[in-house]
Amino acid sequence: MRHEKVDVIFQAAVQVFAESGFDQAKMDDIAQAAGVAKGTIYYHFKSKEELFVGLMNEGMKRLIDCARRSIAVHDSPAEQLKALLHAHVHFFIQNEKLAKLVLNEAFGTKERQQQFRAKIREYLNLIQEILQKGMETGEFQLEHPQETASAVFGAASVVVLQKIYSLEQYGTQASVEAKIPAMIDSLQRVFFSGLTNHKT
Amino acid sequence: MRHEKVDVIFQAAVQVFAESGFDQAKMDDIAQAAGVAKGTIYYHFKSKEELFVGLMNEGMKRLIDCARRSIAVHDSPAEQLKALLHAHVHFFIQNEKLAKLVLNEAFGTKERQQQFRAKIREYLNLIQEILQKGMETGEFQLEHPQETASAVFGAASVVVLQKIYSLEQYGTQASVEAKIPAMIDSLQRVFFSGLTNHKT
Amino acid sequence: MRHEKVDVIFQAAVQVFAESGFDQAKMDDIAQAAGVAKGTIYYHFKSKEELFVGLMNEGMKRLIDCARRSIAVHDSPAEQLKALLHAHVHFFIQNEKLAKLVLNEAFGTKERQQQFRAKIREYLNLIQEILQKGMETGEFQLEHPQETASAVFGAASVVVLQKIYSLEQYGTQASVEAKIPAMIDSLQRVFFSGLTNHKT
Amino acid sequence: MRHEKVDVIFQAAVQVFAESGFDQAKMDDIAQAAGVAKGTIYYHFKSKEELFVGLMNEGMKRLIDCARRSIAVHDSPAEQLKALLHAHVHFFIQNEKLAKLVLNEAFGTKERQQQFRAKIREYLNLIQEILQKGMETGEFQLEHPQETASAVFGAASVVVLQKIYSLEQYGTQASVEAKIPAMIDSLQRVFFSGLTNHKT
DNA sequence: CATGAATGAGGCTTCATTCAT
DNA sequence: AATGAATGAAGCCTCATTCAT
Repeated sequence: MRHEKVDVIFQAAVQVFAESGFDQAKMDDIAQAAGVAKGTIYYHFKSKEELFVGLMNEGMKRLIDCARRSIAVHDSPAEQLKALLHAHVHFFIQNEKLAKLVLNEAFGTKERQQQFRAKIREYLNLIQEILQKGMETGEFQLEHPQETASAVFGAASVVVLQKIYSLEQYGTQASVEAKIPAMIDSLQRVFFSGLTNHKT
Repeated sequence: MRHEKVDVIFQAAVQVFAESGFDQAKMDDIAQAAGVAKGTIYYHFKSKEELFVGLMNEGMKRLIDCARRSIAVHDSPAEQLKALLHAHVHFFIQNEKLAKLVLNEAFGTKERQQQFRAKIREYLNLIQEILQKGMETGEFQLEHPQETASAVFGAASVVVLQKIYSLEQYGTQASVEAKIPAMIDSLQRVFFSGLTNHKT
Repeated sequence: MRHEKVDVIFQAAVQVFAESGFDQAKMDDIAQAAGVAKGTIYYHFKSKEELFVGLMNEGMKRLIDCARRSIAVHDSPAEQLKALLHAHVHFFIQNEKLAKLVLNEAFGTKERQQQFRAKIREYLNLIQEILQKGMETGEFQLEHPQETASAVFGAASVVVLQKIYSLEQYGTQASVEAKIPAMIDSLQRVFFSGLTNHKT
Repeated sequence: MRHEKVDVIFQAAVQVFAESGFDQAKMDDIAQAAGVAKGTIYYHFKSKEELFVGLMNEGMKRLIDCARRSIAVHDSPAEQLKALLHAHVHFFIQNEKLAKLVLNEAFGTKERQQQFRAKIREYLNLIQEILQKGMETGEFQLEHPQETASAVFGAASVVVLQKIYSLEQYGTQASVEAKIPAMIDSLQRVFFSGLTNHKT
């Protein structure tokens, strides 16, 4: 079992990194949030960078595991994609801080950001595999699985984040949870039926 | 010319901000890239923050104008959405630096980031209007135009950015331009037909 | 006749120097207050330092002239000291900004401050001469004219300044002018009768 | 010892602030004078301003305590005023740096300077109380205790400071200490007997 | 004479990291 | 294992001064 303090620090670090971004996040704040001395962080992590990378690896691993589990219980690619969208939305909402990190800290040129994107690519591959299997079985009609996987990931992520920030801004007490059905519905409609009216 | 230096600084700032992110970007680097003294930047902009905000306002304004123009030449919402996706992809590729800023610097809690999102919301509203008009004309089948607008924006943005970083990483000389058709095609397929095979 | 702009700049500079102190005073502020461009100041004065020195010379010259004039109309040293106290209080109130400069900017180790004190010493000498003449005529009873001159200057200056700042702080509309009699009376009583009750 | 460094920094700061004034004083110089790294100062004090305020609070507290002690051993207001003048001169000479700060940095409009004057007012109140008690007992003849308190403070402070700078300027090795009797005598004569010859 | 855009040296402050306890 | 005082490199910003117009 990992050392108890490591977890405490992890918890605190996600909070602080998500609130302030990597650069603005201060080791002091993380230490205070974790209730440990600053030195203690350096006893367990070589540097701020390493702490961040550890954090993000852990988080992305959990996202990918979560996605895998939700996929595993279905056979058809269509059902799997549906389940993945469902899982993605729920995970991003239950792990709001991590979700913010994904959009905030994954698209730069720094080493840690490239590592972040490497993890994201793992996740994208997962999506891509579903799409490709669907192409093979004839369930899906598409020609560019890689680009489409990005579209799925981008759409699902931005829908949730945009909603979170939207509610935060208006200071409404309305919980994001109440909006889950609308978000999932929108995403599933888009990716399954498209927007145009096929009945005509 | 009155604002000769201001433009030079703007150009340099986009480069540096996009390469390093707001926090890592050094005013020294921007000055050097612009070929002016550091003080000159402060003669024209009150602070790093203001320079950034001016930059992103200008950039988002251009994106929104570009989108508006591409929409204006079409009547049906379906054609307009198609044109918007097309314009978005082209704009993000031609303004790669700004595109990176959107995903890097727009989703935090800082004041400047909220201003950034306010501008993005303007753009989202543009998309949402198209969707709503389509709902009224019966061309579009959807229930949550706001969420769906986020999905459109997220999908289109991430598809392009992911492609850009992907090519950068492998150091291939393959130009992003060559991938434009695949990206646009993927997006249009998703949002128009959806992924599932309706022929069945 | 001196150039018109020089006076305008002088006026503005006293204000700004008095409000902010030499170091915090910005040439920009002086220029704006004077309604001229910054370059114009440098056309007339070699540097901030020189502007300050010119200013203070001019101001101290006026104080000394004012004191001399008030002394000239009296013959006895006692009457002269009385007149000088009177003149000092009035001058400090009518030239509040200069008065502030005296206490703010005259007691440091910088070159300009030593020049300032040299001017003040001129003024102190004037006081000292009165005291010495009084010693000779037997009107005054004192042994250390130099130290006593400092006491006169210090008492008179601080009484006025302390009053000015006192009224400023409480934001009262009460004019300093209304307090002139009390201030002059206090000073004259101290230096003429002392505080102890001689009637006993 | 817990606050070892804080004291060292305090000592160094008084020196540097007194020599250069608040604005010209460089944190680098204070750090060097204290023999600590610049960061160490900021570990203990939030800013240059706070360091200064802490310093002057401490200094004025010591001056006021010193005055109180010298007063406490006497009963009659006259004896008390005499003792206070004596104590003031000695304190200003033994704490020359602080004395310079009083005249250099207490009479501006900045927040820190107003705090400084608030402390000075505490001291002035002490003087004023003596004067008022003397008025009640009939020992003192005066009508404006507040203005007179300013006169006492101003006279005593300027007498000492003027002497210090005077000796510094002529580079004489003559110690200020040798002039103490002359200064105290002048002040006591002024405030007790006044300057005019009452024998006539 | 007057202007004001441009400069760049210099200062305050921050904060990741270290290390003696 | 844990602490937190100390460090110093690095960055943002200010502003007196210059100079081409």
